[in-house]
Amino acid sequence: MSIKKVAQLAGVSTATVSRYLNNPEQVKERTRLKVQSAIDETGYAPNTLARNFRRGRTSLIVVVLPTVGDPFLENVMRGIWRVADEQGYSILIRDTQSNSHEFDEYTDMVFSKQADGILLLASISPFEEPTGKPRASNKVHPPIVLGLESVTAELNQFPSVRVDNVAAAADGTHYLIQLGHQRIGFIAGKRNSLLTHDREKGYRKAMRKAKLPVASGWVVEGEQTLEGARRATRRLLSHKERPTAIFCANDEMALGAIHEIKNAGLKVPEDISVIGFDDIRYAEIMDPPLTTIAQPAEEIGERTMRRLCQAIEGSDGDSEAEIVPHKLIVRKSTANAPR
Amino acid sequence: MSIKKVAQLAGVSTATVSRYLNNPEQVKERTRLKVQSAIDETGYAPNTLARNFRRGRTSLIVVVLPTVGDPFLENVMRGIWRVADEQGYSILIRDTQSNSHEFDEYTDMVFSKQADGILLLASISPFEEPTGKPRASNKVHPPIVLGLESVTAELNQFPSVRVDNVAAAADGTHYLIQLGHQRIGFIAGKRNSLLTHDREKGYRKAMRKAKLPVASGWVVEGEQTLEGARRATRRLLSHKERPTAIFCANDEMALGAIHEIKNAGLKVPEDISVIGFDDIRYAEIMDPPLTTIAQPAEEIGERTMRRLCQAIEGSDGDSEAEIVPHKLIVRKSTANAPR
DNA sequence: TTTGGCGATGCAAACGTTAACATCCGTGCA
DNA sequence: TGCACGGATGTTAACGTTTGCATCGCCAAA
Repeated sequence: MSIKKVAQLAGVSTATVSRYLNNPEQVKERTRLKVQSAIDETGYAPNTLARNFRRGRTSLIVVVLPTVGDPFLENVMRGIWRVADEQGYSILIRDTQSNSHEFDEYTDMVFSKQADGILLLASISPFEEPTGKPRASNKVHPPIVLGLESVTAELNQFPSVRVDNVAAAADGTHYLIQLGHQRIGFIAGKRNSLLTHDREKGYRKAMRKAKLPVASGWVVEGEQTLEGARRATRRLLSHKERPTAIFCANDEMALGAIHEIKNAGLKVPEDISVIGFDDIRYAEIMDPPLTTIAQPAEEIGERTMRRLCQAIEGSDGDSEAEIVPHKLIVRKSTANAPR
Repeated sequence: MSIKKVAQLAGVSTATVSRYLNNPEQVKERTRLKVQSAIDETGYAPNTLARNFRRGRTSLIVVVLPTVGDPFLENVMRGIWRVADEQGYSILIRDTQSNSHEFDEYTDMVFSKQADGILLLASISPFEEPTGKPRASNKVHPPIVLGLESVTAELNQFPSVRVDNVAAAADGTHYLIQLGHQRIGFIAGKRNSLLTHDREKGYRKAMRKAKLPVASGWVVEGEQTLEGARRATRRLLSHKERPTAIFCANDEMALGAIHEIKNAGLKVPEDISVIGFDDIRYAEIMDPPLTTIAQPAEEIGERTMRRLCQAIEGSDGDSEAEIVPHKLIVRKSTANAPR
């Protein structure tokens, strides 16, 4: 049952069994055999709980994300897992259900030793400054790495890995403008998401640069779901100056938008061009295949996880944001503006 | 830092602090205040590792699934999470990357106290019987509940929650037959998945009952991905007796199939009807919207988790399989057979 | 033969918490 | 006034592992 029984049975001390388990090369061949057979006989399995307790680490990483089942995040997770396996961490997934939670809610998981580090792939509640209790000033910064999301001033002390959302969205918008579109709408996510906020910023920037107006009502906020995008699209379609192109803050919403446009009896891209963001796997099997901006999802996952490992080991490297490249993928959901 | 410091600062014993933390009602108002202010002052956070170790439980549940990012599993997870939160469990996700692993690999996580229980939503490697080491005969059955997947004889000692895959697939096939289809193909998942195996069984059963032949080459095995389904569909389309309808073992593959059929210049459902399984959220925004068989995903998640909690608490209820109802959702990807 | 050194192993403390048991004190009742 | 009872709190062992230090024995060099 416990290491003691094994030790007793093998006629050695608990220390030796422990060493056999963790540093086999430290124990002599003859002893190794004895210990192993005692282990076999008892069916002993080391108590991870006790081990972790003793070592003061959990070997657990919390990954905070808006929702599992997001086809884009699946790819990010793949990268995370690769590194986690390699480094001996297990992954605890925390689904925020697209709500933004308090930052402390997650950091506490580290302070209370529920996890060794945090990978934040979701947006968090904005700090409300004048809170009653002091913001845990007596605690050091826990190991946290931010991925995907853009970052508020409060958080930029942590390492982060992401694409340049502003530039990427500007690229996408610019592409639409090149196609001759002048009335371009934007479907944003909820306001609390910095990520979609940055993409909106990029969209506005490109419009401004091209000296195109952004009519009020062209930027609509939707929940980041198919249904949310459909509602948003309906609003856009009934606008008195209906856009000829729609930029969606992510592919999920783009799929919803296309569906709704077709439902309204319009054609994509002949009547309205649609462009998404993320390049999820469903993008290319859509009808029409979705033009979108790809992020190197797996790479982002891998890099965030690597930096987290560094942060945990205390090798507090630079906390500069790592920017990875995005890429416009042109498919069939965009075309020249109708005349 | 530790409970001792807090106790010292508050002028009470560690036991009192512990009681305050776990059963506040046991400690007098006056003491409570003292303790709380000591906690505030020190910024103390209970060490979960130590607590779990002492209590002998991890408060962790492993959910084993083929892949995160599966839109269907997302709904199942939602149900799981609801119960987990309610019962104070955290969820450790284990992604098998669609490989089937050894059963022991998971049960060991319980024996080594990495988790309190296991929710198995993926298929596992078939037992190879004559293994060298005795199959842990000295260990009791760990708390495991099976969800979604059909179950081998070796595993039916564990509780499980699922739809009747055979009957459901038979229903779907029957519906196609009713529409006048006689040549019906079936795209299965990999052979190691019992789930798709059962669905195939249901398909064959319905065909047999209708006295329709299943030509060799009408049942094709694909990886359970869009690309896998596309390959499988190509094989089906080039069959000398091309099916007029295709039953896909899940929606993901059905989406791939529809895409490939359209690529080949054929129309869904005019030339070929397609039916899926699961009713993922993308099913209804497909073009055409996908006819499919819905499973009560969230309910399945909730029920599996509840049974797991029971199993952990040792109230070893009946280990009968719970069968939840499926439902045929008719959309536009199916139509009368072409004449 | 003695001695120094080293590899292998044993001993025992420590990690932070909980909980069984002991103790203390006040209150109500006989 | 004494006693019993119960609520509040204290004392302490225990959970299973790791690890610093001590010990033991063996071999090589002097």
